[in-house]
Amino acid sequence: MSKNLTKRSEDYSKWYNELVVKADLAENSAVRGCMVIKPYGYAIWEKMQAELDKKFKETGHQNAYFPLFVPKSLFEAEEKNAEGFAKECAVVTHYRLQNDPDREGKLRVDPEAKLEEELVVRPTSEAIIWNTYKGWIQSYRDLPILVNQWANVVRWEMRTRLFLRTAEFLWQEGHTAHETRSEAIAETAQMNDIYANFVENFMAIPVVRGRKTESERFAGAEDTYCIEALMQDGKALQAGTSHFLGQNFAKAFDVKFTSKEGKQDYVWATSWGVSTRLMGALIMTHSDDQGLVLPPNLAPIQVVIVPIYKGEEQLEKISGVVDGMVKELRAKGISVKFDTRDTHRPGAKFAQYELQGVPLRIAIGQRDLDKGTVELARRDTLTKQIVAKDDIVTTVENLLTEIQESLYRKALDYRDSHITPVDTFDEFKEVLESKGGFIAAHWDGTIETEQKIKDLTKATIRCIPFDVEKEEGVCVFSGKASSERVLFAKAY
RNA sequence: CGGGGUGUAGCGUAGCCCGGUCAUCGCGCCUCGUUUGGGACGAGGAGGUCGCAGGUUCGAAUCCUGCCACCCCGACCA
Repeated sequence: MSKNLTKRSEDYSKWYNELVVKADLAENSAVRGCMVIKPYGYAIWEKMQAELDKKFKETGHQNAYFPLFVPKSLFEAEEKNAEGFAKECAVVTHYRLQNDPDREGKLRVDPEAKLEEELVVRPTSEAIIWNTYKGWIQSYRDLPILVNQWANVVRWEMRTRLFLRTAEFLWQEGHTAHETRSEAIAETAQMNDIYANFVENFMAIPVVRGRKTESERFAGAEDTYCIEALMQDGKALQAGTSHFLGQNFAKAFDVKFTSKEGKQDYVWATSWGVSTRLMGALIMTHSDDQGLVLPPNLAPIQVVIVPIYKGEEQLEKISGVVDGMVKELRAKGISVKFDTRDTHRPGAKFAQYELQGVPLRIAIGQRDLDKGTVELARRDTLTKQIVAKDDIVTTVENLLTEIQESLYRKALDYRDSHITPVDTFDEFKEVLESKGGFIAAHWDGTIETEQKIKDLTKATIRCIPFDVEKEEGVCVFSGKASSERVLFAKAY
């Protein structure tokens, strides 16, 4: 395992790969860059799902499911309106296999089984969903439609990166239809806030809330709100987006409704999503050289108990004490694992649970039995303390809360100390190279300037923060007037 | 799709330049024993189409040709 957890996602994934996610497909397969989410990793995803899903429901949304396959023609309608979306998709052209007459024991695609119309494996579901909504919406009484889908999508990216840009990934995509422009904008903002609160409070990852520039926007969106996080290596990661789609999709798919006044109008739309990419953010924000560090809210195992014993008899005595402890902790809703395996020694277990990022570890042996204590170690600080057995439940509860807060504070301190205001382009390049992080700079608001800066430095405008204060200045590149600073960074 | 690199056991690797007891070492795995408060130790053992296909040669992991895959950089990224 890497002893020096370095600064790039490849290095994080290289060893984390062993633990949670592994890209592992058949030899000679054309499919690359997919991931296998192991049970431990999936448990983290499930926790994220559960929390987000709760928030969606609380704000009146419902879940639904739409088909994986989308007839190619449905994309054509969309393309007319929102030109320039990526066309890297998996496409189904045939529907049957047969034994290969030329090669014993091999299969081939039946050349007779060609589809009339190709099916696109969804890279996102706008096309199929809006085509469906068309049939659901006639009147203002049918609005709003507030639907979310948990699904997998496939994008045939030329280059994949574990966690951050896999060929297939899991996500949720919300697609809503509204009567008015302002209602849709409010929805867009609401969902962006839900994401921000979730990522900050549950994942302990601070984010900047803002909007994207025109060139970074979702094709077909009128406005894209986003949350941007900063990784330990100084690169930015888009953690979630919420789009105000205006009437673009309604026009592309001809989704009209009759208003109270009896007039025909196109619906106003939003879409919003977060994906398993968030797990990449989790790793790259909190991990250290010993492995993962999980915030207690997301840890599949919050407390692990490791017995230290010689012989069955000692283990039984320890179990006698631990069983009660486990019951009490579980009664408080804390997830506990008592690792009684005799195939691994305590040291190996300590290392394993550190690698897995378990927030708290309790060790208990003969010494503790004699004194009525346990040894309690926290993952984030790697510190240990001796605690009286009777105080353990309270101590654990308090520590879990504290670790959650402490992880957030630490990440926030790092993030805030890596937002650097600059006023000249030389300084811009200097900070970008030596320090990284976000650069707060004035920008003249043109696509041309943004593009030139990107060409010269690889830095892009991550977002125009909502909470930025108005400040007269001049563009760091063109010298033209600007009224607020935007955040530049190199991004994943 | 351009530029560079790599492919040897589950993982990481040596060997390739100069063809011939070279298939090396570590981790992991299995058995037995001793161990158990930070990744145990000893002894024994299993495991390999050297990416694939051709070619050169008495002989190929090693040289040649073609193919495939992966990694990095770029392009790309709803």
